[in-house]
Amino acid sequence: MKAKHNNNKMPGTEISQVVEFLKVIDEENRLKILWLLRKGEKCVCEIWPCLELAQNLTSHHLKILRDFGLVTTRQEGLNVIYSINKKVIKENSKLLNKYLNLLWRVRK
Amino acid sequence: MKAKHNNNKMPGTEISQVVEFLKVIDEENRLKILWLLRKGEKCVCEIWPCLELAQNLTSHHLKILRDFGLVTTRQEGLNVIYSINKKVIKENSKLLNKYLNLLWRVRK
DNA sequence: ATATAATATCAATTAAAATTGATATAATTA
DNA sequence: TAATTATATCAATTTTAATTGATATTATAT
Repeated sequence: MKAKHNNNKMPGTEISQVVEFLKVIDEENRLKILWLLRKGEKCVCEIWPCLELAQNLTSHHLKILRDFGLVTTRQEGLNVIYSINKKVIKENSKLLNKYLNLLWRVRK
Repeated sequence: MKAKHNNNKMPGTEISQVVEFLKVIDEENRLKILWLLRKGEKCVCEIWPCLELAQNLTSHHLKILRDFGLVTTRQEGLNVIYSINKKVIKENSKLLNKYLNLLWRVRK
């Protein structure tokens, strides 16, 4: 039988990483933006009317997502087009999920 | 072949639920508390020295966790003993994970 | 070169959450 | 009953994040 490796350590560094990610996604509008982008790229002018959010405020939230790497951008003429960065979302989601699973799956 | 049911809807209500959960767990000390409790119950007097957090502040964070149902308490003499509520953690984690998975697993 | 449209930035304000210090409550013991 | 211990609450302060309104930047078209 294969030895399980020790999943019980969750060193400070990893908790901090999880928290950083949580702080980026814990805002309803930012979650909605990610949700909007899940099927494909969208330019800002499509995003903000969808959210019923001011243009500049949408820019602000987009910046937070972008700074963390959850979305990427490219310019197309006047428009800036945002895409979801699945790799980064996947990595961080997996780390978060690993952590949460350890909370409820652990045997006494 | 079994028909997949439609997982692409993430109505507002569910997003709100996810956000509520995120807002509870997006704080480093609260995550650490959950981590401390994962192996079994602990009284407050064991928790706060572990976190190097003031007693009253620890109480404050415990209250937030408790109000959301992530932890439960029982009194034993002078001590109040906190336990993790695996059921609630599990349910909310699953909802969150479902949402995050849809972000990066979705095909264009 | 000027005007326009899309997006980003900035300073100021507001709102929400964390922290602190002091005090209250509740259970226990002397 | 009075003193002690563990925990919780409360008001005040500080910190952090969201929002607003105004303006700057950048790309394009006239």
